[in-house]
Amino acid sequence: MRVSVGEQGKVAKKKAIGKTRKPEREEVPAGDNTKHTMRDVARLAGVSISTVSAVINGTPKVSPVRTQRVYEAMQSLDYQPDQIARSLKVGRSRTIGVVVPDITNAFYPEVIRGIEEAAHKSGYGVLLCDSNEDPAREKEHLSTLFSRRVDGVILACSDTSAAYDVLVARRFPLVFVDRIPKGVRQNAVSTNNIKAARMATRHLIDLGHKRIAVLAGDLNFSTHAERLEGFKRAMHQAGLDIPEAYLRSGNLQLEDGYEAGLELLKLKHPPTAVFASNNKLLVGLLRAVSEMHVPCPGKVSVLGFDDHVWNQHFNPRLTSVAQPTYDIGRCAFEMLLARMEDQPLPGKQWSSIMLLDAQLKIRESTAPPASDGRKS
Amino acid sequence: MRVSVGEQGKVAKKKAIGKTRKPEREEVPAGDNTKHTMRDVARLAGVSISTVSAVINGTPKVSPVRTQRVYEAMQSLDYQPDQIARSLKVGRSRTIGVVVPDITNAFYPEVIRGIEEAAHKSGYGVLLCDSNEDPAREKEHLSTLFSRRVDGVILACSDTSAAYDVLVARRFPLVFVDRIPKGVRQNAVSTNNIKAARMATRHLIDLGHKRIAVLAGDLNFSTHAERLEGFKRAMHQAGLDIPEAYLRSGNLQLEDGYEAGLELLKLKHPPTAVFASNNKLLVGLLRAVSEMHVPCPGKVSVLGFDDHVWNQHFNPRLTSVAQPTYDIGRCAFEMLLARMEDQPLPGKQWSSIMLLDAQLKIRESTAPPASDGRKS
DNA sequence: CTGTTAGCGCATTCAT
DNA sequence: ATGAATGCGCTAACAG
Repeated sequence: MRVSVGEQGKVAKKKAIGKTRKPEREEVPAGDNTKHTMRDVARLAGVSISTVSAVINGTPKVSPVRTQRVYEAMQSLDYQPDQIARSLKVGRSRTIGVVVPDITNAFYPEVIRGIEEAAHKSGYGVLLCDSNEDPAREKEHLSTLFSRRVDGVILACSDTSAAYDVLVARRFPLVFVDRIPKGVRQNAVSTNNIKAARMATRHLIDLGHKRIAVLAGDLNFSTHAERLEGFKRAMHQAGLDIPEAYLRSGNLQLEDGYEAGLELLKLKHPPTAVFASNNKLLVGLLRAVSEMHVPCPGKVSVLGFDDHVWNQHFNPRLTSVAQPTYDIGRCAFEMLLARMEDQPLPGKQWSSIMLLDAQLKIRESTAPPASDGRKS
Repeated sequence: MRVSVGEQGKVAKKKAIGKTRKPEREEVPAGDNTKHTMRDVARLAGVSISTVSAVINGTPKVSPVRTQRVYEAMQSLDYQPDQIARSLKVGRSRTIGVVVPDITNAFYPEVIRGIEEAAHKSGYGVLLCDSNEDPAREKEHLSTLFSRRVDGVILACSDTSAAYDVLVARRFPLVFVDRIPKGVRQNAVSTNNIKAARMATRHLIDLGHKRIAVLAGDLNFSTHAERLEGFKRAMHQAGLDIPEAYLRSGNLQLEDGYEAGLELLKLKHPPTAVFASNNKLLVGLLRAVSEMHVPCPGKVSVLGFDDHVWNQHFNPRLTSVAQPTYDIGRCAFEMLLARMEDQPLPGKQWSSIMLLDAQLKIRESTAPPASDGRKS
């Protein structure tokens, strides 16, 4: 179809030279499974190639007649503009990269969902990368993303050591989600972890608890450090102190939560409530509680961070802090979009870290402490 | 900086067009925040542009000296090849599209993980799309993926009506995962649902159960239809029959599982075991069981499809069918890769549907029926 | 081996 | 309002 130049006469001048097509072309059936270009459309519509471009982009005004003809041609050829070529030309790919440490952690799919929906609404594609909690892999991903010429990146980093902005911030717009590297003071969106943890802890305190332990996670991550900070503030404000044995930090895997839980429960003065700083820790803790047959919330109240479907169907139903995961994703994309399109930043907030409020879902795993915990 | 070519005002000769290069650009300023092209590298290395291309692609042999020089130049300029340009030239983007119905459903992140890892290992990027269980959205995604010139697509469809292959199979290589549309007999990978369901059901039967109910889900989806089929076969083989009231199908949301569970448990002859065909149904069922204070597994055994972290920490720990999610993703990519690169198919298997075996994780939610359920 | 050159498909001045 | 021409950055013949 496309090789039959010369028919229309007008275009068949020197143009034939540019088209050094060899007649090796096997016969093509009806132009069905063929990929068509703007030229094909132009020819069929009897207009120039730039007119086609014009109607596609709506740029200059094109007469209704020709517009119509072009549309019909596109239709009949089932023409789809080649975004690759377009990207090369305009220098923007309308694609963003999203790199997360572990898509298997239920927290991330939800923020990805927020990103994805907002992105597609704005015509952006999402290139997904999983760093598997491995800084080296993350770096590699960042590099290939750059090579693929993404317009921007949303990153939930897997590395606690900084140097992020030095590394890539100037290569393309970058916004951090969830975990925010030290030193970063803008282009980031996360949960207001301090506030959330404080609220959660206060809930425990209001219930009458005085001996509250915390499974704090890895304090090298901003998220966990902040949650502990919020916890401490609430405790301090209530005049309660935190025995060293009640403060467990370090790693953040399920097993860590399990072991820490076991040790906590075996203390001569066990806590009457435990706050777990993320979902994995929480599950581990729950397992310890269940294994030691400690009634919950009867003997120990349990409160966790991250709220998933399971939490409300667990037995007992779990009180937990629900992060605004979807909104984190959405906001992150919007922040990135503003940078990518150089929009005037609508307010100071955009040039600083954006903190979203979490919600405390009070269910059955938290209750007033047993009598021995209530005295004083 | 690189646009300072306009010395000649007008292009003198057509012949000179290709030679618009001017050696005016000698000093390489801190080549830091600038994007460099192969030309910059070539100039710095003192070689031709195609030599640079050659060392990058390793295509023809380049003398070690020049190779070295090129590498140094690339290094010092921090040069990253522009994949967009490359894609346009070679006609392949080294990108695949992945569209899932709901990334929030824990099943998909795991298969995505399998896809992602295999893809990156082969140098492919993954464009993620979430159709939100909406056929229209899915279609739209397929269309933009085509426009973005992905080399292939892995699709977990959200539409039960067929016409998939007619629609897109010839536009680009396509592999189905999980849900397989009716009529598709190749380019698909999924769990061997019939076998898995049969095995699970047999486990219940072996335990001594005779009154087994099933929450079958939406039978328009191949996955659910097959699971029911497997269930039926096992029952039939054991000479057990399935009262109509024990077979619940239709929708597959959590609430459906909850309501069905309630009704089942309220029957004059309630089942002694229930098989839930997916994770949401299972959670709903569990909730009903817990709410009615029916001891599990004491009074009713529960077995589910899909195995997530939570399952093994639930109380009681859940017996469930673990699908080979990661492998499904990995295999799907490999199947797609074979098609994209036109590799000779290693065996008939590739040209048919690939079914992976699931694993039955026996835990605590299944046990022999109570005495009143054991008689005949 | 190495350099020159012609486009890939599209957006965009700049002439009409 | 419309069309011819130019090049985005790169690869692949084809020359030398």
